[in-house]
Amino acid sequence: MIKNSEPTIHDIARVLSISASTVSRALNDNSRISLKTRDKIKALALEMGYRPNSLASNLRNKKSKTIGIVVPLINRYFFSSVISGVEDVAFKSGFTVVISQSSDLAQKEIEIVHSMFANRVDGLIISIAMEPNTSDHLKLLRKKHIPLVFFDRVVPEIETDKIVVDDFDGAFRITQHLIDQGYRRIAHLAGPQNLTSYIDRKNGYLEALKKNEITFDPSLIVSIRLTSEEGTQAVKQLMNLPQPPDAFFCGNDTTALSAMIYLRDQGRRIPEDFGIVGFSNEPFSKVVTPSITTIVQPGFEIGQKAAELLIGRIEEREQSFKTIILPIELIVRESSNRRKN
Amino acid sequence: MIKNSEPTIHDIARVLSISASTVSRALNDNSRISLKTRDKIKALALEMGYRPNSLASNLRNKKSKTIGIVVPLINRYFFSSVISGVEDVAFKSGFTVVISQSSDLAQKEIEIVHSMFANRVDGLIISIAMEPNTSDHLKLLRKKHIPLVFFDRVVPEIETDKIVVDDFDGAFRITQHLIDQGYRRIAHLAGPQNLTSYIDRKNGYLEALKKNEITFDPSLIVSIRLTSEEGTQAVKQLMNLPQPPDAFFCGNDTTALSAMIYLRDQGRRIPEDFGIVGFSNEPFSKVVTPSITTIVQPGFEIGQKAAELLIGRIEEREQSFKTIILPIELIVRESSNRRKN
DNA sequence: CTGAAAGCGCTAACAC
DNA sequence: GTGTTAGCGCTTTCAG
Repeated sequence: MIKNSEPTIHDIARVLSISASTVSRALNDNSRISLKTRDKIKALALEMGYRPNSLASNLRNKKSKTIGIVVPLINRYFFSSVISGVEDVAFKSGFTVVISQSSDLAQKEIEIVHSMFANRVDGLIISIAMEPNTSDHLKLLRKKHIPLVFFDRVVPEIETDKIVVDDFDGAFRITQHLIDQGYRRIAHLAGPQNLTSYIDRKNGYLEALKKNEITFDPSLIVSIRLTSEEGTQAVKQLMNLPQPPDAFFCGNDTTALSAMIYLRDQGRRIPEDFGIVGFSNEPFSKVVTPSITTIVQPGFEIGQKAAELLIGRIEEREQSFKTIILPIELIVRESSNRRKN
Repeated sequence: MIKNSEPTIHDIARVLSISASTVSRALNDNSRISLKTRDKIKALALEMGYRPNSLASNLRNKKSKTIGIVVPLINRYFFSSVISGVEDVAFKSGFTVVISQSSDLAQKEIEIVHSMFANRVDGLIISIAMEPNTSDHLKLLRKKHIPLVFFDRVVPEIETDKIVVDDFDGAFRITQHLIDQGYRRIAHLAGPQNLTSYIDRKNGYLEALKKNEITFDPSLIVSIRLTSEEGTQAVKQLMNLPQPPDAFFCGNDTTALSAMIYLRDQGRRIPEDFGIVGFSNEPFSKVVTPSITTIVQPGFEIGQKAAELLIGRIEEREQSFKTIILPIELIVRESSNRRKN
């Protein structure tokens, strides 16, 4: 038989013929214990290879020092960057990060949130799934006073902290950029219109058209799930219009890439004949040929901010709910820069 | 004052005037409880909004139903894909995934492992940091009989489960491919030689040269950290050699991209004058121009396999340690395909 | 400055 | 089929 069991504070108390409470206090640097005994206890703890059992202490303290993060897809650059940012500040603050992905499925998201709740996360950071959904599972958290931070894809009617980028402004500026480059029939591959960020992007686009007195043609907007397949499909369809567009404002970089490849393979010249712009600044958008004009969403910083906000809330430092709107940045690249400015 | 406390099994026991153990058993579908009472209890639990406290049950059961995963960098496509695969099977098996990144730093890796241990993860999946390190922290886990699975970057001297791809074979085949395309002075941007996967890649390269009776020129191998900056630097240096190479086998896709961009900007023709190949099949390698020949490392599958193995071990189903070597796949693209076959 | 005792919420051996 | 009891390992009042 292996002596498998970990030493506990009782074991070390027994060796020193003192009480477990003294050991507990010493290990937690309670000033009521003399420095001498504190040192003695710590030395022995080290020697015995003692490791505090956080399950026990968390149970007792009714907190887990754990925060959850749920994203649609872990291996999407934007989301993995956010996770990376969350991990960065969580680790420094002594929090553990548990992670899960909804795969953009409503049902899975609900299960995840319930499971994280059962596991007593101290707070949750989430970007909601694309699939339309009630938000009862999230309202439950609010009701139980578990801090909740939305990022990127938020639920407007839930009052809590939110970190978003200025989608409207991003869309406005990138559309304005296309107009400045002389494009006039600008199509928009819009994302699902149950998500506010995609609504905002569409509205920014419309606003730019309006401001420049370009009449808006509804047939130039297609709302899709923004996968590369649907992107290609949409571009094909738009190109078959009696009056095809001369530029494409794509809801993300993935569909911008689809558009670029499709048009390039058709022998179209980019940016001379067709302008293409995306959204998010995925790593590939910089290195493809032609490189793709896009809007930067600073994932790592979003993750850091979200974690800071959440931990502040958990530790009850923060006051009222805030919505942080991070400024975006337009990066002009080859795919739309036909005036070379 | 808010009635903040969650209902417990005692609360629901009190309402029904039964004992807590009966409630516990009913909720866990213990067959010793009559179906009638089971249903009654479950109905009330639902009504009261009862959620089991897994901290308590885990403490009692001396297990956490949690597995840890530590990677060098979360927002690298390969690693986030692995994480995604781990999450996929863990969630289905009712396990929670906690995540952390070492940022390739030895010290941080040690801290992470200790912290995960303190949090009583049931098992750990890890790809070790680039920075050279003792592996005492990992040996500790083995000593405590906490299941451990290595993937990609392993510690050879620790006996445990390992999932790797066949780096040697991948390097051999991709080098052979360059030779088949008529390249003869093939340089190699090697990774840090304290990691077995990079050693294997170098050896596969050497073996291919040898088999084709190409004399090996040590000045054509540079060992770097495989960042894009160091990649550019290395290519520059190699091009300044009295006899520069005519092809580059880069240790990863990032450096292959650096090489490609550097040579392209110098007006060199790829693949006509210079062949370039990478390793890992990062998403960008397919879409850049010219697209980059590379070796597929199936991240998602690696993650799934790692989690299956780990969970099997946790549940004591598995027998002896195994090392799974996943086959790699060569994808020939434009950057090396000058004979168009 | 230290100890005794109770309890966080759940489970399981043992009794009936 | 159900209840009693003890305890997982830690923290914290209350006493001294």
